[in-house]
Amino acid sequence: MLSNKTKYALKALLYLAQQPENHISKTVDIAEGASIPKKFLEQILLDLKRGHFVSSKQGKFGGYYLLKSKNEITLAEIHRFFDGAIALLPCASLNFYEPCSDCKSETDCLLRHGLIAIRNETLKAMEGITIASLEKK
Amino acid sequence: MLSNKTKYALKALLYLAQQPENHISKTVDIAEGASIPKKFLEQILLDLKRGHFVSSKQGKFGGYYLLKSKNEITLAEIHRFFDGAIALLPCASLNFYEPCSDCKSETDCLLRHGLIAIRNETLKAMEGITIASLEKK
DNA sequence: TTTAAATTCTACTTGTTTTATAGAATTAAA
DNA sequence: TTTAATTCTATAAAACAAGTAGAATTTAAA
Repeated sequence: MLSNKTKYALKALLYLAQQPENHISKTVDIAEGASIPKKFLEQILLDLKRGHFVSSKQGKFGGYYLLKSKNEITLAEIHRFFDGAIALLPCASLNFYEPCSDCKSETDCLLRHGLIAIRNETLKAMEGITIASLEKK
Repeated sequence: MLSNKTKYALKALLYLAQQPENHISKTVDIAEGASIPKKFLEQILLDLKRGHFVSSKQGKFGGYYLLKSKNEITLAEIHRFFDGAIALLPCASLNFYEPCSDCKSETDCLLRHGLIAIRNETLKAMEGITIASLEKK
């Protein structure tokens, strides 16, 4: 399951994607437009900025705007950025690999192979979904 | 990601599946054989019993054994039983549906359609994996 | 230079979930 | 009656999620 943080991030990115070209959105407008608690959204936008998904202009008449193209921001990326691994266990993860502490032998692990298969399927699906593709539906 | 509880449940089921026909396994043997903390495993086995995945014999020489066929226990089922929804948000879930409290209109929600697509793919993959299929690899 | 309005930063709080552990009660075989 | 197993109920510690608070900084414009 997605955390609220990830859900809000996606909603905020969708909101930004739907603004006119070169428009700068104030946090309060995103919060109201996408129904996100404002102070929580502040943190999320800062995270998205550190992740180079959005950029901001400070001071009066400042706000946020998309930095990456909405065609290039995938659900897989946002999930990994906020919620971490897409795989069901760290030992089956590409980007967040960690061995299980209770695993006697990873190569003999009966669970891991199945989980890798699932990760492959889920990842393929999640990489196919972008902010732009969500917008068109 | 799977909780430890779900991971341990799967390991315990795999352990039981690999025992000879009609064999009864003591909790302590499952715990040692599958590297699961014994007291935690007790709870998990009770849960699995309540879910009719395993059954038990009480008293001396008692223990646990598979109730459902290992061909019929899927990863999807175990995930739902312990960790709940397979979908990324409750609004995209079949078995754990709930509307989002912050959603203005579910039919207009841009996020939901994409998440349903992902749930469908993940679910298909998870229903294809059984305890028996894990064993053979 | 001052003011207004925005982002940014740091810390804190609160509640929930996870991951167990402890110990007594119950059950059944020998 | 003893032994060895499951079963039940309660508790606890740690991590994580989901925000909240408030001050500092930045920028535009009057």
